[in-house]
Amino acid sequence: MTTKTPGAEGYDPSEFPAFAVTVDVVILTMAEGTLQLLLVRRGEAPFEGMWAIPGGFKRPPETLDEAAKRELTEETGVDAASLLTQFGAYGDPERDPRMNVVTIAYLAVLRDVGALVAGADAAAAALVPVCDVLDGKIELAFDHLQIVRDAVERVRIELEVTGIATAFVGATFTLAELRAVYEAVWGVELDAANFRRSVVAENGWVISTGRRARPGPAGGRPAELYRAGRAWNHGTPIHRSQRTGETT
Amino acid sequence: MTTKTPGAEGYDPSEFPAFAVTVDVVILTMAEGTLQLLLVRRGEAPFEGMWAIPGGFKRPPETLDEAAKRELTEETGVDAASLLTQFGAYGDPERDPRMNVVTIAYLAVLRDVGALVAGADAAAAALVPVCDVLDGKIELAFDHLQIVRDAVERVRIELEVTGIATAFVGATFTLAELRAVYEAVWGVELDAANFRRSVVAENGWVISTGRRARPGPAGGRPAELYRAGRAWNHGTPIHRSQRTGETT
DNA sequence: CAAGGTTTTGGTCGACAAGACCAGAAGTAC
DNA sequence: GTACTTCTGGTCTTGTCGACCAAAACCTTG
Repeated sequence: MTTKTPGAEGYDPSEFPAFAVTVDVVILTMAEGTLQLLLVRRGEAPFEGMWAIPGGFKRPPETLDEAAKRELTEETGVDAASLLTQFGAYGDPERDPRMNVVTIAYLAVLRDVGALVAGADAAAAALVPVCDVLDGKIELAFDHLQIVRDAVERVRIELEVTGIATAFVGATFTLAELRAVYEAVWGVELDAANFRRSVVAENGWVISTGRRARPGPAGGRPAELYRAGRAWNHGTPIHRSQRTGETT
Repeated sequence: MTTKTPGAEGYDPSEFPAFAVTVDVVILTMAEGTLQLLLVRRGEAPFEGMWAIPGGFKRPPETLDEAAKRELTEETGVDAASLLTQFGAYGDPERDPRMNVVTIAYLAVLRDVGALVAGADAAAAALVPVCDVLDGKIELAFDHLQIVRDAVERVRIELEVTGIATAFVGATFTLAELRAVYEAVWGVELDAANFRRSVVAENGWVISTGRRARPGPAGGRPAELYRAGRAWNHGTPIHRSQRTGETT
């Protein structure tokens, strides 16, 4: 920060180089069984017309977290502070052709973004599968591909150590829905019976509301409805299989 | 980043607010059986005379990682790029009384910093136990206490998922030395026999050099000397006991 | 209504990992 | 030599995790 190396060469702090500081938010949600990402279409140069993740300049009187929260609200109307986690900073000199920009990247996990996106200008915002971005099928502006890559890796870890999984589902949910989150994010298949056992065993993780969900169009036994318990940040009962391939 | 919200109010990107961007490095090492932290004494206002973690301004032509590497080299003479990991950004408006400063924090894990510190100006740099800082016995400038807290939490996680433990010890080491790293960072006691089994079982984690270490002053059977294997980033065979208290 | 399909829920079993504990090996100090 | 320390290897118990099977509850179709 602002410490000066005792014997450093003359780099005068009063003549510090000026940077623009921005905040970018990777907004993830579950839709159609896959992990999806909210993108906006750029309306100005550079990278005009390309897809990008939403973001904007940090303003002097606000903290980084506040800036991220403001951007999220502006973009989606959602006011969800607890779901915002900072996961990286990006400051390559060439990342913005116009000037020196350092960006702080945040991860937001939401549910029901689909409706919000449909309500906004459809040409300017869209929900796309994350795999299409990671595979390069959809190109992003700036270094946003790298930012999205890091965000996905982060959410995989968060899923293992925090209770972020409930952020993907509704206020009440079936265990099948919750399991689908783990399966989509980690790209694995989990045994429904074992999953249930692990989750229910951990006391306070999920709380059974007496009610039952309506079965899907294919029928089947109706599932119990649960809501998130209080212990969602004491670690997860569900863990990635250790011998599952390298994430790289 | 530099995306503008489609319908946002008039915040002109060409008149972006200027920030100073700095890079701070939390340098950790093992000494005297405990986790220690490198601090420097500030020679100028604000917080003149107080302890702080080393850092400095990012320069326009370099990346954040390069800036952190440069600061680390300037401070310790060590050139160890692989051990530098970014773990957070801090941008509270009040964190620096002079101006708007956003800092990117890095974690560096080293061995043998003691000699380097002794060689440098002893009044300007010192190695102190991390617990003294966390307990508030040693006060730090700016929001550096929070940064150190986050760094320690980060190294605890890194220890579990990466092979960062070897960064604390020398090129060759005994399993007792390696075990001491886990014990000091996690604040637990591990059974020597079980630790050995877990580490050796994972193929390629540690490689036995034929040699043996010289026993300590108290005597005892000389330990085998190992060196780090190639598989240090595929995950760790050593894990924190799940039932061990909350880290908070 | 009966039959078949689908989904959830609960049970059992075996493999494996982790920790507690003990005993032997290999050195130093006296 | 004896005492002490430290490392190394063994056994045993416990608990977790995953695979697999069976029953329950609901739908749709004949």
